[in-house]
Amino acid sequence: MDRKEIQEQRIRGYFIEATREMLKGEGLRSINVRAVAERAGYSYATLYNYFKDIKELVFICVKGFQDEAEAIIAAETSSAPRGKEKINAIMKSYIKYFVQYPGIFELFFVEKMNDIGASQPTATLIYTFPDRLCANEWQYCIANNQISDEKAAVLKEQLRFVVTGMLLFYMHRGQPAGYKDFITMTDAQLNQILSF
Amino acid sequence: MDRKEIQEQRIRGYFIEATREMLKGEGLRSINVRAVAERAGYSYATLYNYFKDIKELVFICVKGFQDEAEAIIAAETSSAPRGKEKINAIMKSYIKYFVQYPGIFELFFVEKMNDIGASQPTATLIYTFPDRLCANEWQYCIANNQISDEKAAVLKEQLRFVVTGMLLFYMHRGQPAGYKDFITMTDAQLNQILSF
DNA sequence: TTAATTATCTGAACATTGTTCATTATTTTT
DNA sequence: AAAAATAATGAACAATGTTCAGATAATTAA
Repeated sequence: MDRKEIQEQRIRGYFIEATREMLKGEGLRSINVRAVAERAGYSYATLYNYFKDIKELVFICVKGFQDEAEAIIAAETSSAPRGKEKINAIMKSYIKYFVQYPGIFELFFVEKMNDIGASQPTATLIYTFPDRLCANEWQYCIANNQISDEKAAVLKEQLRFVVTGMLLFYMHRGQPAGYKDFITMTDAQLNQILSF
Repeated sequence: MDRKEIQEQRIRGYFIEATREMLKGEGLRSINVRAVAERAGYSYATLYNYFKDIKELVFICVKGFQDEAEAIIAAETSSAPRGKEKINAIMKSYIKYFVQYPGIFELFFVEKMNDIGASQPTATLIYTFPDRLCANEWQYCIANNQISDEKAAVLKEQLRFVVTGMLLFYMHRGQPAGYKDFITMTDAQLNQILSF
């Protein structure tokens, strides 16, 4: 029946929304079956009628967060001039999003895939996220002969690794210690990579 | 009494050795109080007579692994020509070590500091590890006017971030999927960074 | 409308892991 | 050998994930 479908989706939505809020607020560590169910207004056991396990529920949020991040970044960088400058702006906005929501960063990059029940396609989705965000601008640079195809490929990867590495050290190891130092560093790194 | 000290250290050693073996073998996920104590030949409760908690025990291993990695890397790269080439060799050896022991990589870079009871000095120790390994060679390049002080500082950081980022994606997200592709990528990235 | 059927929800219960503590076993001292 | 100190241990509790039989609610059939 169709009605059944709708109602079921609705309840799944309550659990997903509860998980989203908790991930955004207190991060992955705060997630547990009882807390999520409580916030959704159900017993912990009910969760298992709608999701295979808690990992599935958590991972469903990844796609949603990615869409959200993409929208925010697009809005924030719409007026940046095309090419290098826009890549720079996009990556800064990208960094900002994850600094704002450390729980989402963990979920995307740190948490073991096994633990959140994600599959290879999802891993690829995450892996290529910065590339996709900047794809048009790299194309633009290549079309304008600012850089070769091959070099762009290497720099694209470099950007991905440097940004993820910086975020990882900042959020997990408290290095550098202050936000200002962190921003200074990201500036230096982005400029270095985009100085072709 | 002195004898007490020695005996106590000996027993601490048994627990530490058990933890080391498990970290190297099955990684952080396999570590739990009962398993470590079992392997050390004691009851789980005995562990608490020698260590504050399981985190302390795990973290004691970090310094040991760092010393071990440093020795292996030094041995493997002793014949590399000084400067860029040696930096390249050191970083490859560094990558190799962590690929061989994914549990140690996790411990160093991924696991939340809170979870392993480490303090800021330890974080810095880990953070600056690649820098320390390559310090002499960067000095060499600067002394020979191959690169400026300021640029070297940026590239040092870049190296650290790129290498950590690559390892993180490879080990946690299975990207790239094969070891050969991974090595090709590290080559391209190292060459790009060291092409000054 | 009411009884029967179906779908949904739930607490009890079990497993795993970290931790504490009173008791037991061992070693050292007298 | 007895007393005192030290070390080792299992019982027990807390937090968390998960399963399942039964309670509750909604839907359908009479």
